[in-house]
Formats: sequence, C-alpha cells, structure tokens
Amino acid sequence: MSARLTQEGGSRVPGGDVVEAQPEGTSSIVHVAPPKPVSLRDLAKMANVSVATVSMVLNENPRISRATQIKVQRLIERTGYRPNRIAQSLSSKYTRVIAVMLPALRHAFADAYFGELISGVCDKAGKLGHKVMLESAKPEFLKEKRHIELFERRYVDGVMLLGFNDRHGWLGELVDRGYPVVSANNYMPDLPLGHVTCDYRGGAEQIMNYLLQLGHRKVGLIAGAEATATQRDIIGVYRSRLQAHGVEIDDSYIEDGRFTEAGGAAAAEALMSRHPQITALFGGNDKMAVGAIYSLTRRGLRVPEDVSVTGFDDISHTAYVNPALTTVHVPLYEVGALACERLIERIRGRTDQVSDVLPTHLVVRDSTALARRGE
Amino acid sequence: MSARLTQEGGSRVPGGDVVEAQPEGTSSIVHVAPPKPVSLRDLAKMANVSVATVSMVLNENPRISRATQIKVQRLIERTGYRPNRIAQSLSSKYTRVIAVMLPALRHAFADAYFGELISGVCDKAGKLGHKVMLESAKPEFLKEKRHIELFERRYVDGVMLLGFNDRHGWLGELVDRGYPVVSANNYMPDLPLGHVTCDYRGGAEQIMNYLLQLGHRKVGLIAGAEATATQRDIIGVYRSRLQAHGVEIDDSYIEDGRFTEAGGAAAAEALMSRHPQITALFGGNDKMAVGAIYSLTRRGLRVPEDVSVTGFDDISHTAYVNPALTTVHVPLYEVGALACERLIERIRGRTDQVSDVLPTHLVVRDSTALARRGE
DNA sequence: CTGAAAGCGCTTACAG
DNA sequence: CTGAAAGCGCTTACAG
Repeated sequence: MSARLTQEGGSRVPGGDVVEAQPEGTSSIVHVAPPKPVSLRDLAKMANVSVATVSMVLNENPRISRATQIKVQRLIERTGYRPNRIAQSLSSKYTRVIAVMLPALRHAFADAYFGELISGVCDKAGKLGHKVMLESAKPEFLKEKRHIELFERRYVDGVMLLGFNDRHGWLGELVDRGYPVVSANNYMPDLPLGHVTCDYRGGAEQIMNYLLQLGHRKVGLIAGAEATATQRDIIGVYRSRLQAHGVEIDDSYIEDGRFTEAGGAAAAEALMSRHPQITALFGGNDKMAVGAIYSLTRRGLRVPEDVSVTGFDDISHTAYVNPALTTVHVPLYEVGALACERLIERIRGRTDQVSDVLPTHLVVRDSTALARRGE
Repeated sequence: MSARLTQEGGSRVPGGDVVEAQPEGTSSIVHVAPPKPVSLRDLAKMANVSVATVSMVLNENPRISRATQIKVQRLIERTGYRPNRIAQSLSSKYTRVIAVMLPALRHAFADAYFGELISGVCDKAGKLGHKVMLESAKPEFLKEKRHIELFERRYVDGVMLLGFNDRHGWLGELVDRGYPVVSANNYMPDLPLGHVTCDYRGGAEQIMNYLLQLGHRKVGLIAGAEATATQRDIIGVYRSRLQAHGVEIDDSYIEDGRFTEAGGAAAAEALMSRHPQITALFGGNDKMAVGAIYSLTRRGLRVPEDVSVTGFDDISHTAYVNPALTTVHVPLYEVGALACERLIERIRGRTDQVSDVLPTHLVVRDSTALARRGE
C-alpha cells in the first residue's frame, strides 16, 4: 500500500497527521478535489505552438510536420495529457458512445442470453474506441420519447437493439429519422433495419432431423413470442420437417412459452396434459427447455427416458443442468461483436442495409434419447 | 404505420416516388440527416429573452418570475426542445453518467449474479436521471490507466464496482484521488471504500444451522476466492458453527470453486474423493452449487438422498435446476439499486463512508434432506 | 428579475 | 506547415 501511495504521489492519509487537522468526522478519508487536468491550451503554451496544432497532432492530421509531431507527442506523453471527450464531442460530430437497448423485462440484464450478446458488443466496442451505455425500453421511456432523446440530446451515436420484435412499432421512428440502429439476433421483416442474426432455420432443421432420427413423431414445440421472426423460423421448420416425415400438422402441439423458465414449464404442462403421447419437446430457447424439464420431472416423467427435451441458444449453464441439455449453439457473443462492428460502420457513414447471418450447430448432450415405444 | 408516418412527419419512403430520384443503390432507405434540433439560443430568440433566462427556466432557478417561467416553459413544450447534454456537461460539473465496472471475466455480463446487480443499478440510475456505462477491467484497461481516464476524460461522474476483491490493488488509485466509487455486494477491509453489501454471515449461519439440524456433520465447503471478504465471512461462520457443534475443524473439507459451475464441479469432485463420508456440500454461490450437483450426479450420487447441496445468492434459474436448489436469498437487485443511490449521493457531495447491509434469508427447496445414516 | 459576456475545452475552416 | 479565430450549446458569475 505504501509503495502505491509513493508511486502515485497518493493523497490518502497515511497516518494521523492530516486527520488531526480535520474536524471530528465519521470518516478519515481526505477527499482532495482531483487536480485540474492539463488542457490542450496548457499543452500548446508549453510547446510554443497553437492549440490547433496540438489538436491536429492528437488527431494525427498528416499536415503537421514530423518535427512538431514528435515534439508535441513527447509532451503529451510526459504530461499524461488526455483530451476532455466532452469538449471533443461538442465540437465534433461524434460521442463515440453507443447504447444497448433491451425490452422492459423484469431484471432484463440478469439473462444469460442478453448477457452473451452484451459481452460481445462491449468487447468489440472497446476495441473500436467506443463506450457502451445501457438502456431498457420501459413504457415511460417510450412515452417520453426517450429513445429519440438518446440521439437528440447527444447521448449516443447509435443504438443496438436486443430482444425486440415486430410488435415494437416505435422502432420505426428511429429508422425513419435515419439514426444508426442495428438489431442483434433478430430481424423485423417490415422494417428496413440492419441486423446480424444466426441461422435459426438451419439450427431448427438439425434439431428436427435429430429428433426424427431418434424415432420421435409426437413432438411438442414450445416457442417464444410469434412476433419474433426467428421464432417463426423455428415454427416453420418444425412444421415442414414433420410434414416431410408424413406427420400430420396439428397446431395444438405448439405452445407459447414466453421465453422464460416459468413459461416453458407451463407450456410443457399444457402440452403433456393435452397429448400424453408426446415423446419429445422442442424448446425455442434454453430457458423454456429448462422449464420444461422441471415440469416434466415434477410430473414424474423422466428426461430423456420418457420424454426428450431440446433447447436453443446454448447459454452457458445449460451444460450443467440435470440432465445436461441438448441444444443448438447460437454464437451470441459473436453476433453481438459483429453487430457492434456493423453499427459503428453505419455511424461512420455506411448506408447499405447489413444482414449478416452466422452459422449455428447442434450440441448433443443428455436430455435426448430414442423415442419410447408404444403408448 | 401510415398513421405513425403522418404523426411524425415521417420521412421514410412510402412508395417509389423519392426512390426514383436516387441513383440505383443497394438500399431503398432514405437516410435524411436528422434535422438540426432547436437550441437554447433559438428558444431565447423566439421568447424574446436571453439565453441565460431560458437556461435558468430549464434549471428551475427560483429567481425567474412566474410569468417568464410559464412563457418559456410553454415554448419548450411546444418546440419539444431538449437540451444538448454534451454542452450541459461541458459547462457544468456533471456528466450524469456512472460506470458499472466488472472484473475481466470471460463473458462477464452473461452472469445472473452480475446481471441482477446491474438491473438494480440501471433502474435506480434511470430514476435519478443518470445513464449507465459498462466497463470491464481488462489487464490492458488497467495498464493504460483507463480507470483513471474514465474520470479525467469526463466519461463519468462515478464508478460502481461489482465483483472486485482485496487483490485489486488499483482500486486504491481511484479512492486516493477522491473519485466517487462504491462497491456493490463486497467490501475491502483495507480500503476506505463506500459499499452496500448483504448479511453474508447471517445467511451462512442459517445454512449451517439448517444443515446441522438435518444431522449433517461431515459438511464440505466450496468457497469462492479467499480474497473476497464476503466469502471469508462464509468460511468464518462455517468453521465456528461446526465447532460449536463439536465438529473438529479440518480445512481439507474446504475447496476453492472459483465462483463457477466448472470450478464447483471440480471442487465437489475433489472433496468427495478425499472425504467420501461427506453428507452435505455448502456452496459459496449458486453457480458452484449447481456445478457440485452436476458432478455428484455424474458420480452416481443422488442429491439430496446421498448428499445435500446448498447454494448462496438465489439467482433466478436455480429454482428450476434439478433438484431445485436450497439457497440463501441475496437481494442483489436491491443491493444494486441502493448502491447506485449511495454513489449518486457521493457524487453530489456526501463525504461519509457508507456501509449499508441488507438482510438475507434461507430458501429451502429440494436439494437438501436429512443426513444419510452410517457410512 | 433579466441580460451581456465570459468560459467550458475542444475542432475546423480559413488565412498566410 | 502553422496560427488566429469562430464556433459547438450550454451555465454561471456579474451588472444593472
């Protein structure tokens, strides 16, 4: 500790000398006002050049001569000068901040799905010199047009959309105004909105083919909101794969699980009551699948001996649930990172509408087995 | 959609009229430069007052007469004026942004524990008119003194620390400089750092008393890093409770589970190999407990019939693992919210060192049972 | 109670 | 290649 204090020219009270001079307080901390940092002007004075010159050195303007360049650069290093980015933003076009916006779900950030996406966004943003702000689209937030405010008041240069779907009509306001916006891992067919997604159809095909190979024909589907395009993709594949195997399509085998464990549990409960002959349950995400396993177990059904269960996403802890979940790996981190890159390109002027699609793959674990015989 | 377009004076291309005028492009979107928003000066001109007056109305300065107040207020509403917060920050002392800082863990944000804390922080920050920025303390980040930069370059007014412990010595640099910093759900005994935590000792006592009541005497402990004060609290209670019941303390019953599922699984594996007579495993957090259940099951041991397992935190999905986890509820959301409030108070000038402690309570579910007989 | 002016710390044409 | 000056859009003493 003392070593650090010395190094930093620290100002924390080492013993009792300064404390004695203080009024008797509840704290022995001395809160020095942080020293006023050196400004561009200070630097210019020290280097005997104009502020414009220092600014240009900072921004690596090639018009500056090599000599001045070096002189100023050295001074910057010596003084540890760091430009005030508030001032930079005020006189330039950019804040170099992006927002990650989530729907107003209960404790939205405590979700491994969003969390992986956010991790990807943050890491990439950091590498590209941007900061990340967190926003959740609560009803008041939208009523007060705070999503517009984000841009108008110059909080951010762009917004990354996580978890929104067709029903979030206000997204159009952002698009209409030409603000840089990108959707990560979902897309809205009716909105000209840049997006980076995954191959949900491909993943769903792998799940369905695998279940069909295991002999499953009575397969229930627990999907998330139908307003979500990627879930519709899953539903579409589910139907067409069954049909291709001569199974008659019956929509009473599909239930909405609202993307949550509780919803998945309720959906599984409903499906098994309605169709006890079901041998496999396909969850549209891992959380619903985990909920399904929970409710099947409560019902006295064994997974996978009695009923196989599959998920979608491969969020980290599903490898540790019991039984470990067979699922589709969705590269959420990579989606977040790429979407961030695309958003920043868009901020810098790219105008064509991006729509990248990353591959998915099946991960077989312990929650799936051969379909049970007869019934 | 058309309704919205009309309302908003939307500029998205409705049909093909504007598109025809465009060069053949890859996109049919028209990116209008967002209209230059009205400024304080515009407003002042319209209202026939000075910019100072408008500014004072905005900041609810009581010196302004009721009449002007109303006149300007009305104009603000009519024009939908929103102050540029970059300009506000440049001329005022505050950015009204706080950072939430996490250790550099793999995909740190995809963690329910941090996520709950962050949810609490974000909601409270929003209510108090602050934005939240995300940072993770990577090695390069620290090497480049970016944690200092956060303040010096005026990115934020304060930092919320999540998941740091005694080994993160650089935290002292922030404290020494007097920057507003608060630690959420952990504390550093050697650092005069404001913090909001939970009653870990109380929670641990409840767990231990409960296990002892069930007849467990051979209890293994899977703790997180010893550098974490709250984990030391758990270890302390674990030891003293056993001792109070005449159990001889043997540190080979304690393993480090590194706060992760994988670490918890490995720790459980090690403990059960070393001491097959163990009848209960106490995890220092839920993730390690889930990992322990996983590895016990792999070993052919049943939970809770053969071995009881308990967690700590009560992160959301532990109610849905199999068996549902008995754990201690830690009000993470509330901790985050209160810590945020404290941080903002500190930013506004509060100087005493806060140290709030929120209560915890036991949540009994299905992973615990009477200790098995004989061995 | 209100206004004119300085200032926050940068960037960016515009001269030279 | 470099400098003087204007400007970004606010807030805040300071006059009156």
